[in-house]
Amino acid sequence: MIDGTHLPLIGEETHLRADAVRNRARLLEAAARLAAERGAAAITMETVAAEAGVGKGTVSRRFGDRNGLLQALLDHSEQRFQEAFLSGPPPLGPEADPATRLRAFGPALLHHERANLDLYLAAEPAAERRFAVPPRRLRHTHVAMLVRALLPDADAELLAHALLSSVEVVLVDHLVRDHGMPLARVEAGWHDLVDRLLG
Amino acid sequence: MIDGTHLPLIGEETHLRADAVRNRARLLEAAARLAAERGAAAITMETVAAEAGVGKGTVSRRFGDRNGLLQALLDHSEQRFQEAFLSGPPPLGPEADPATRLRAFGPALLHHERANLDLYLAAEPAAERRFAVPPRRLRHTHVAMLVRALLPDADAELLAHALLSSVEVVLVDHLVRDHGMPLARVEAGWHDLVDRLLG
DNA sequence: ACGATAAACGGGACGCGGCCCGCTTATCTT
DNA sequence: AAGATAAGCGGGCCGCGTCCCGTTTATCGT
Repeated sequence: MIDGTHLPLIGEETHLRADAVRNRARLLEAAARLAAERGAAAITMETVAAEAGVGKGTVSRRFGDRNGLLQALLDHSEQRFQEAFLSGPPPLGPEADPATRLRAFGPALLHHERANLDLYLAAEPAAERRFAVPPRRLRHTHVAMLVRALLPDADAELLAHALLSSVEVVLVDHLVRDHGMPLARVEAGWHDLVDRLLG
Repeated sequence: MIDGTHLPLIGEETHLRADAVRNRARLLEAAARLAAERGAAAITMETVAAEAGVGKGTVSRRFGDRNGLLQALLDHSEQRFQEAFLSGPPPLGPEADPATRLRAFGPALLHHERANLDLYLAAEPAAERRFAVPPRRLRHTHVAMLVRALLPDADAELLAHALLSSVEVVLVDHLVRDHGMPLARVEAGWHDLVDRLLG
């Protein structure tokens, strides 16, 4: 539970050989150095391997792919955040009432994300444009217009983003494919969400 | 407004030369054929170019990158969906009241997305794992637990996804970076969303 | 009609990510 | 201690996306 093994990541096998753990540490150190000096975008399989003095194959085997490496890098910060909301002090931790914890969780997550922003963004290349694309903008404008008409005192822009995010393609596909959730339940979820917001 | 020019996509210049428009059409046709026969994943710059009988450079210049090509492919279906909620019949179109339109919008978007699922997924490689990663699962479990305690009759799983999606890294970064939105407003948006849901 | 000009074309070059296989080396057993 | 065994290692290989530049060709003014 001390070093990055609190939850099994992909490719995190147990019983690593001594040279393997040594190389793993070297790779993480090299990647962190690269991220600090030249930004997380500078983290490439080849560069990290060279910086750590090992072969590319070693990176691939240990972390699976570039994403696995980035997630391993995020692990320390992630773990602290997890402890904060799982067993930390109020308002995040279990001593506060659920409503307080839920209210506090969002900002806490936001700050955690911004503290590791470049790493998160490096893990999702080409995600920058996801929202800038015309169809997306149009949908958002439309939903925001409806929200504005229905809830004049709400932050329609944000609420529209929240609504649209809840039926995001990748999310819904994950629910349907990986969890066997019927599409009808997702539709019902949308109706439920809208109805609760409209009071 | 007739063919793919209803909204300016990246690289959609006006006054294309005759051979350029011809090659553009050939490329889209080739890409559609490839997607139909071998799945959207088979759409590679090289293959599409070869199938259309042009050079790779032509694809790159016309559509910018692979994503641009995929979005151009989505354009037809996208346009029909847009017309449906902008000027179509109720409950989506402007003749219905806002609440009805908003309720209907989600399922409509869901069906549009599923009709073009492979294209959407091809545009976001490695997005499959976004939700399968341990930290994500843990956050979701936590939020769902809180939601379940606060709203026993709600679909806590879905509501938790909706809440988490509203503070997604990429979304927030887009708001902050591209729209200059202060982080404090995003935090206030979370509180507002939670409060509205809790009634 | 024809020449000037800019737009478009082709495909090679480059860098990166992921994979694989022949060699090396830590570990375990007796 | 030494050999057997499997885990680990290295770096070459391939496919893909993107960029670039020398060449071709449509377009437009005269």
